[in-house]
Amino acid sequence: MAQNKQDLMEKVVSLCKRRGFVFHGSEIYGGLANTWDLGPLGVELKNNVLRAWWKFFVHGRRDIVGIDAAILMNPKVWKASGHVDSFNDAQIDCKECKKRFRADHLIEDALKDVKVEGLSTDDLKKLIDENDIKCPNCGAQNFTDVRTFNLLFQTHIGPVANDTDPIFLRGEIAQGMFVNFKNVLDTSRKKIPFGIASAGKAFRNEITPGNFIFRTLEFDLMEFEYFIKEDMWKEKFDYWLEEMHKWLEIVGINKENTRVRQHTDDELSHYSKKTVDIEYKTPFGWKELYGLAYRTDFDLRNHIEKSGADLNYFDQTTGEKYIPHVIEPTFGLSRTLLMVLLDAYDEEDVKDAKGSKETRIVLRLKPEIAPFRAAILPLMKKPELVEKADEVFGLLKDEFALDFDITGSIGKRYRRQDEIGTPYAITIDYDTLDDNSVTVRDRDTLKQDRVKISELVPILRGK
RNA sequence: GCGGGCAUGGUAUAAUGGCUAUUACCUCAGCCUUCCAAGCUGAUGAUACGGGUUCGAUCCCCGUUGCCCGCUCCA
Repeated sequence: MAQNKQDLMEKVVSLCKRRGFVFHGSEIYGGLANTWDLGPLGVELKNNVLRAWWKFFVHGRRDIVGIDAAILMNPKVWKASGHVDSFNDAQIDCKECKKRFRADHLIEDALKDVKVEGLSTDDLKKLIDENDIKCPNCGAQNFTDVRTFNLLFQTHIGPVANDTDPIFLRGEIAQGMFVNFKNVLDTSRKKIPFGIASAGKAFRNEITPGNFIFRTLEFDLMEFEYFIKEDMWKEKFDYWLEEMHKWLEIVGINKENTRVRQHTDDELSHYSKKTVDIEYKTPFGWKELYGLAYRTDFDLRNHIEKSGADLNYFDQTTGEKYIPHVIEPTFGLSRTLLMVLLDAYDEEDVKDAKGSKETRIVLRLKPEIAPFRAAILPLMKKPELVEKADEVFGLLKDEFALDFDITGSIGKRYRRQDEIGTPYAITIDYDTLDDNSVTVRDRDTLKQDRVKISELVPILRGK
């Protein structure tokens, strides 16, 4: 328990690399900034979190269905959604004090009634120069040119990057759900209120990524769009905030390390009328983990306008026809992995064989989330025990992800499993050969129970 | 992207303008061992990358890349 918050991050990062949760991307070529690869344990953790999320928000409900939309979309989608414009910040640096500003903010702060919307970078620079706007930080008037930074990654269809229109890697997965609204409505027989869920990669050309896998250029999101009638929005907003907190419990994030923070008007996204973040107390400060946004009918309305498609909803019972409004809970999946690991990391003082104190590292992951549900351990590396262990592996493998470890002393192998969060260890010894009983060792209580092989499945399934 | 700091096996560390670059842990193999990081023997594995100065560079210089801290942005 005793752990210094400052090293917690270091310890978790180190553990991730050491045990195969996360590797640095393209490592043998010197890496590529802010890309990370999930290792054998990381991918299990991620898949488990995703599965639990899907189970809770999709399978566990009658009003939400899932889709999996393409990452590449018609560029018109991103124009309609506002991302091409709003994800495009004009930036300027003070050459003297090296401070960076958003050019539009700089101008608006200095010149109260000047409208900067829609101006080109050259126009912005001209405005700053002509009005002799000074650096708010150091007072100098010595700026770089205005440069824009579009958060959307661009690529081209076809092998040659020529003058064809660029297409974008999706900056959020929401648009796939909006453009399929009608398809889903027509095929799933859902009635408002209902939701469409999706999970997958999104891409943002962030200026400053960092803090390990916390902020990266490509990242996994899980989110859903919940379609409602406008007058339901307050009630549904509160409802989903509550459900999001239930999810925290399911995935194993301690609520005491989280808080809810409402966005101020300034920081609201271009599409949102109200947004709250669920923030997590990381070693590097309170950081946004999940978001809940009331997107109004912004997206559907724009898609109706720009595409010409009829995305209205017709209520048969009342005869009303309207554009649905949307509540959108967003869950950073990559972030969740980090928070789950930070929350699960624990160190325990134990006495070793010689009686001296040492530290046991334990990841207290929930069994549903842990990379392995159990480890199969022959007590010693003897052919007859390994063979028997293999038999046990065969009996359990269809239902559970299992580790199989025959290297080192039994104590050492227990510790290895502790470190990667495996909730149960199943030890095969010579008695197993006679009576088919094994030792089941619990990660948290350290209790050892003697049980029959045939009783293992319900035990591993948990309470 | 800008400013500052840093870069030695998987992790943590030591040293040096010049023989085969320390040490510990980890990992692996063999022996031993029937339940919480035991022991013995052995093995793999590093000066981020590129260029320069030099007879000779891991060490000095330049560039690149990466990491950390701040700015801006965001799930």
